[in-house]
Order: sequence, then structure tokens, then C-alpha cells
Amino acid sequence: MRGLKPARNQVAQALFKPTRFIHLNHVVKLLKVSADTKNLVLGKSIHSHLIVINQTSLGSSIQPLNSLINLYVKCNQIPAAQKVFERMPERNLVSWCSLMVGYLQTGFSLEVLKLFKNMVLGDGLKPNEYVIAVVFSACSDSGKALEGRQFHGFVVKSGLAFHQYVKNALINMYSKFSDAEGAMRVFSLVPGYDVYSYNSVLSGLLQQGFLNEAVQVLDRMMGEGVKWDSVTYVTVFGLCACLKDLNLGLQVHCRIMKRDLELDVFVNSAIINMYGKCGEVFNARKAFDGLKVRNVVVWTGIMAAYFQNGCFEEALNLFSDMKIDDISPNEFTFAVMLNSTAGLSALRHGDVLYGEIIKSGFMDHVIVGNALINMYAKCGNIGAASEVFSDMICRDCITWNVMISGYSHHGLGKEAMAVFHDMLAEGESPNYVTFVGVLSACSHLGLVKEGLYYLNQFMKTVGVEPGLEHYTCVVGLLSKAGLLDEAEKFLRSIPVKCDVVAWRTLLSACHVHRNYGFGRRIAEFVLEMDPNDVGTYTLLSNIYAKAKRWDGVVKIRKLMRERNVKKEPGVSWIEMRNVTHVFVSDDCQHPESIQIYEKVKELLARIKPLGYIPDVAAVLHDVEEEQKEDYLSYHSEKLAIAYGLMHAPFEAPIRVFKNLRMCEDCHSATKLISKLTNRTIIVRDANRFHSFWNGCCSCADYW
DNA sequence: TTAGGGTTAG
Repeated sequence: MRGLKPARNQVAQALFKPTRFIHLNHVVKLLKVSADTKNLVLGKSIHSHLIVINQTSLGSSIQPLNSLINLYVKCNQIPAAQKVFERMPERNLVSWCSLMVGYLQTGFSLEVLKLFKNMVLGDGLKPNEYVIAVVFSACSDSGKALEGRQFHGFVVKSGLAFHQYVKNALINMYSKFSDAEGAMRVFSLVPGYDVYSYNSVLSGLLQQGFLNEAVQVLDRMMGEGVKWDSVTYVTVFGLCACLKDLNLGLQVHCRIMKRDLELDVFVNSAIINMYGKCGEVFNARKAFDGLKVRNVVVWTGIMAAYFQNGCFEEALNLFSDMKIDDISPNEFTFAVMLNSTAGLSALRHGDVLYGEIIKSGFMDHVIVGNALINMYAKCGNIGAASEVFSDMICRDCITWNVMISGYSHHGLGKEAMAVFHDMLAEGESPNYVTFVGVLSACSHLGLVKEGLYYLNQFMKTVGVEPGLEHYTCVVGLLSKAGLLDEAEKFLRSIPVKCDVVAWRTLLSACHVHRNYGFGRRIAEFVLEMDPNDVGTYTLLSNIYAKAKRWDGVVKIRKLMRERNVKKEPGVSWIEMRNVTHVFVSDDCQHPESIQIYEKVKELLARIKPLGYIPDVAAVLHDVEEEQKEDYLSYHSEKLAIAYGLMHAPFEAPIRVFKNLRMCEDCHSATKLISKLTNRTIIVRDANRFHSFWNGCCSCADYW
């Protein structure tokens, strides 16, 4: 296709020999070629020739002047087009329409609507299907929903609503207004569809999350045998990705391969994305490896696929490969990188990325700022997260959410609520996720009344439907405040199906409040619901141990064996000078393990006078009494903390990460170690952050 | 005339 352009261009240039007696049709044809090939130089020389010869028949007749407007519009010279338009002694529909297209394409959609008004009221012209389609597009681009709908009514009366262009523009408009119903109405009521109508409907439904409806439309499209274009493929792969429907994705991919279609880079990245979202990193990689042309989007897509499937290191490694390939990262790439860094809790690596982002000038992108806040919050540096937040020039809803939930995870309820109130004051609308953070902040602060107010009243007034996560937060809120009966009653009354997580929230509250009878009843109920929930076995076993009900402990262990439920081993890790040191409980793999074990022993001996009592009840009863302390001493987080104290620079906070929830013994030991050593120790467990300082923890012993 | 890919919050 591309080869055709210079050829046509050359022909046009050869044909254009300035004479006094140039024919009108000739001029129009030459201008059309100049416009189509965006040859502004040729177009301008024809224009100047027209001015020089000043032939009345040519210089003032409509057709060549319309061609001039079209030329300037196609070459993005809107002021020049406007000038020609203004000097026309007489205009027809095409003159108006061409100029309107120019303004539409350059983003001045309000100007289009003004022109339309002048055309109808000033020149008394009746719009045709082209003009109508342009006006609908201008309404969608400028968000003029009311005007768009009114104009739709006008068009129906004028009888032009059946034209294919108009129909497609209408479907697109309703899709852009997030009015999937309106789009579907046009689509269903008016007969006759082409691939464009289907693409518009499908992408509208997809964007608004009406996935089942999109599948129905796709079925219909296939039934009618409409030929797919590359946009259809992109949209359908997007649909598969949202549905996580690997089967459908594979079918569509096979369809492409069977037909041996040439794929553009858009379709290829949609394929990589589909496999990534469906959990098929290997297939995503295969698609990626087969590409001849890889741009930044394809690279970012494959990194995102690795990230989404938990392969954080692979994602980070691809970053260097991409640079070797001479492709520069953009804001999306940095967002994926920061997320992978957060997944590894690699704070140092995050700092390095931050520097690179500043250098490459992507700091002012909202998604980069958001991902930075998220990274710092997840890596345990909430101070740095809040600094990035304060420095951000542009914020969106996610910015506020990430800061609110970041503070909440760190147990900083007051700070989280302050951010939430600022958010409202600045006119940003809270959404579903906002309230997950807000309700969990209420729970940290023990604000029962406020939390229930947000759930029952405030969320309704801002139009957010409460979901399972919110109900779970409220269960946490009630049970933390000691209202265990209310929490259970609440949980049994919620209008959505609840999962093990919600019940486990109540269960761990029973444990903290030492209400073992209640806890046992709940735990047994949860195990009936999910006989494989390891966390519940652990909690129930702890409850029995606390009550010295050894028969119960034995029963649980037997049950776990019978059901083949295995406890995940506790793993902790700490980053030290860019190296991550991993510790498993009771493990001696680390080259310095002898020194580390000695350090733990020394620390525990020194905190005993400060009030440390080893929680031997939590250890299985059949262990010899004198061995019980050893069982507790070498939990992975104690090893990691000891290593941190041995090697971290003085005054630097010790940041440790753990795969499971911290046990009570480690928690009370760490509080005292922070006091003994005068150090801040931050532990991220499976649930939240604990920030230990001077003998206290930010969780206030509730986790 | 209309339509399309990668990203961030729980």
C-alpha cells in the first residue's frame, strides 16, 4: 500500500504544469492526490497558482476550494483551512463537513458543535449522513451526553439514523458515554451491521465490564459470518484476558494461525497480554520470542505477564534485555518494574529505579507516582511513600487509594483517615477500593460507629455498593473492639457469599481476645467449610494449646495428617547491600549461621530481664520441656532480625519480610529487642506491617 | 465516519 503513495505523488507532480487554462476537474483531482498523500508542498503550489491566475471560474467556485480545505485538513493545517473557508463567497455541505472533520481530528470537538450550529442556523443547510457522524463523534469526544442524545432524536426524525456511518458513530458515542444499554439499543433495533459496528459495540461492552454481553455479541458476529479485522482480534483477545478464558483465547489464536494471517504489533501485544492474564507465561513468552518487531509495548506486555504470574525476578531481568535491544522504557514499563520490585520487597532496587525515573523524566506521570508510593509502602518505607505522595503534581483516585491503604497496612489509622478527608475536600470521588482502606483504618482506630456509618450510609450516598472486602473489614472492626457476638451475627447476615478469609478474621480476633470457647466453635465451622485451610488449623491448634487442651492439639495434628494438609514452612528474608538473605526456621544454610544463632541466643538472654517469657504453650506438648524454648528461638524472623542487627548500619531501620503471620512469641521478643537495641524493626508478615520501636509495636498487639 | 495493544489501588 505504502509503495503506491510516492508513485501517485510523482504522477501528480508530473501532471501539474502551471498554465493559464487549467481545467477545474484537473485541479480538483490534483488537490485530492496532494491531500491523500499529505503532500503539502504540491498542494500549496497549486493553491498559489490558483491565486496568481485568479480565474473567477476557478478561484471562487465551490468545488476546488473544498478540495483546498480538505488538503489543509489532511495536512493538519487547520488555520489555513479555516482561512480558505472564511473567504469562500458561497459554501455547501462539503465545505462545512471538511472543516468540521479538521477540528474533530485535532481535538477541538466543541468547535465542531459550534460550526454545526452555524451551518444549520446561518446557512440553513440540512446535514447529511457524513455531517451527522462527525457531530456524534464531537459529542462523544467532548462528553456532551445530553446534546448527543438530543441530536440522536433529531436524526431519528430526519430518517438518517439507518445509514451505516451514522449507526456506527451512534454506537460508538453511547459506548463512550459508558451507556452500554444505549449502544446495544442502537445495535439491536437498527438492522444491518458491519465489522465497525461490531468492533464498537464489543469494545464498549468490554470497557464497561459487561463481559457476558460481549460474549453474546461475539457469538452473534460469528453466526452472521462478519469478517474480522485486526481491531476485532485485539478486542476479542482483550475479552479473553478479562474473562481469564484460556480456551477461548486458544481458539482465537488457532483461528489466526489456520488462516495464516499477518499480525500487526497491536494484535501481538494483545496475544501476549491474553496469555499473561490467563496464567500462561510460557505461551506468552513463546508469542514474544516469535516476534520480529518488538516495540516498548510488547516488551512491557511480556514483563507484565511475568509480574502477574509472580515471576518478579524474570520481569526485572527482561528490563535489562530490553535496554540491550535499544528500546527505551516508558511510564508503563516503569510501573511494571516498580511493582515487581514491590513483589520482591527489594527496597534498594526500588531506590535505584526511582533515580532512573527522575533522570528519564517520567516522574510526573500519575501511574509512575502511584506505583512508586505503592512500592515504598510495600517495601516498608512508608515515610518515602508519603514524600512521593506530597510531591505529586497530578493525582487521581488511585493515588489517594494507594496512600490510604499504605497507611492502613502500616497500622497508621489516623494518617489514613486524614488522607481520606483531604481526598474528599479536593473533590475526588472515593470508589470501592477507597473504602476497603478507610474501613480498615477505622478498625485500627477502633472507630466502630464511624465504620458502620461509612458502610451503611456514606457509601450509599456516593454510590459505592459494599462488597465482601468491606464486610470483612467490618467483621474485623467489630471483633477487634471485642464485639465477637455482633461480629458473628453481622457475618451471618451479609447479603453476599462470604469466604474463609472473613471467618478467619473473626477467628483470629477470638485468639487475641483469648475467647477460646468461641474461637473453637468458629474454627470448627470454618474447617467444615474448607477442610484445607492451613491457617485455621494453626489457629485452632494454638487455641487448644493455650487452654492446655492437649487432646485437642493431638486431634488437630491427626486431622491434618489424614487430610494431607501441610503447614507451609516459615520463611523470612532481609535485604542487605543489594543481596537478599533468606532464612527458614531452624535452618543452617546461611554461611554465617553459627554467628547468627549465637546472636539470637544472646538477644533472648538479654531481653529476659526486660520481661520476655518464652511462649512455650504454643509449642507442641510432646516436645521435651527443656527443648521447647529452642523450638521458639530459631523462628525465621528471629534469625533475620539477628542478621540485620549484625550487619545493618547503625541507626538504620531493620526491615524483615515474612511469608506467614508473625507468631506471638516472636512478636513479644521483637518488641523487647527494639527496646534493648534502640532500633526500629519493621516486619512485614502475611497480613500487615509491624513497626517495632522502644518496646511497642504499631499494631498495638492486635494482628 | 466509527474501532484497537502494555500500567497503577484491595
